[in-house]
Amino acid sequence: MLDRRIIREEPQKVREALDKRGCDFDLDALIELEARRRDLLQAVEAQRAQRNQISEQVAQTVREGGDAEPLKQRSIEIGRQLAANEQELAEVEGRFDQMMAELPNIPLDEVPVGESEQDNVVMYEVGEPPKFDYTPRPHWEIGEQLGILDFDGATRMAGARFVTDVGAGATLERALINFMLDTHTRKHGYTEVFPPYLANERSLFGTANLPKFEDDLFKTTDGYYLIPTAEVPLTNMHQGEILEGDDLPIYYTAYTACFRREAGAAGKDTRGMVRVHQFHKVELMKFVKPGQSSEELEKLVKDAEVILQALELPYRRVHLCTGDMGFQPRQTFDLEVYCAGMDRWLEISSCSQYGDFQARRCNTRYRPQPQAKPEFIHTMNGSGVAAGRTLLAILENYQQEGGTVVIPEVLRPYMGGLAEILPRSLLS
RNA sequence: GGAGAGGUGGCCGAGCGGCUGAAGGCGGUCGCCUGCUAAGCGACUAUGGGGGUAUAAGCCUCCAUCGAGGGUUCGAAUCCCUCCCUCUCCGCCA
Repeated sequence: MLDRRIIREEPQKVREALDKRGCDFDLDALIELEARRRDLLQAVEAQRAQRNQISEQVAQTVREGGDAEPLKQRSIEIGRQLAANEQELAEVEGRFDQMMAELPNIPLDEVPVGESEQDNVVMYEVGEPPKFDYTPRPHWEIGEQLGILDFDGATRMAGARFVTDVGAGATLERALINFMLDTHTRKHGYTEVFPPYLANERSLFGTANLPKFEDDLFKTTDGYYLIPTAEVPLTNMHQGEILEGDDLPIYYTAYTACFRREAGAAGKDTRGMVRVHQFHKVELMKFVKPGQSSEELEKLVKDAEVILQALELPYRRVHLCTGDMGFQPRQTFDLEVYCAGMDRWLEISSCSQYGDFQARRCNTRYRPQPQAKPEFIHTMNGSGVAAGRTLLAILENYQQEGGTVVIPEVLRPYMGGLAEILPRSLLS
């Protein structure tokens, strides 16, 4: 959510941002609503002031034993007009708030301007795609043959777009999660959090998943939402709080399952575990002072990169353009891992800074100095990284011609020393 | 699921129809006192929004806010209704 003042004071800034995003939004209607809101507010406040004054006179008259009846009648009359104005104000305000809630963030100046994915800027590549003497196979073939990914079983248990890790596959994903959490907590200074997987409406509003993206979410019959990412609980950790400047920056990391309906993705990535309704991810999240945002985001991206480097997975870093960026961020960097079997770059981490866009919605503030006025903090987050897609990338890049998969060195201690996943047939 | 208690400023806590945006305390800021520290004394110390004034800091003024929403009333922190949350006890349970 942007500061509503910007609508009145710098509408051209908003218009420019919307243009850059290629976003269809009726800014003029919003500006008009804002003006109407202010007019009504002034009228309502003047009438309230008048009524308050009369009420005081009533009290005084009654105390002195006089007849307050005429005053009361006037007050009732004012109240009638007031009620009409108040009703219209509430309507206007409601529509205004709704539009504000659906107004996207303003991209930073350094974000490349573009229309689509095609215009994203690849900043650099790290590592070499592995070479094979044969045509490398996709992860679903490898996983099923090794008996470590069970798509059919998951379909029976739940439905389409689910996957189940079995045996060494389950251990591998658990190892990845532990390795990532250990790295971020012990080496990068993050505090580990194990949050609820359900969140209330308010929290999803805070991260701006609601009201605009309700279709992407699973909702329970009790009105809870399944979290689409740990960003939701983590960003709301300090909802409504005023933090002390000395406590910032705060770094959190969390492993959670993530649930997404993938409503708009029919027919896309239907093979394998690229796009599933439940996946597992280690998230990085920071609360920082306004001036620290870009610098801290840079460190956060590097913290995520460390994981891919340690696993020796080839990846590249992409600066998302204005047209491909999400609704909430003002800047996003994606990390894409190369997957030999599918021969494609796959998003494995998305790191975004939001400025005060989310903090405003969550009402999370801090005091720059002990007695100073509270200001909105800045938030940012990124995957550090998605465990399911990392597993997939390991299967595709570490596959051997005989159908086995070598375990990256750093994971072996987490897998009881296992160095290679063999087919079940070879185990027995 | 059943029964009860409660949600008031940065924190604790009073208030239970008008003089209460809110006593008192803690914490904090400034000043006085003081060889230093402590103690003592005094002043100030909620948030959001509108309007005016000012180059700005600020100042003046109005409105709203005592968990949220609605109602009663000339007037609500205070009375009524609905909802949310917290706590205690009982039941159930990984």
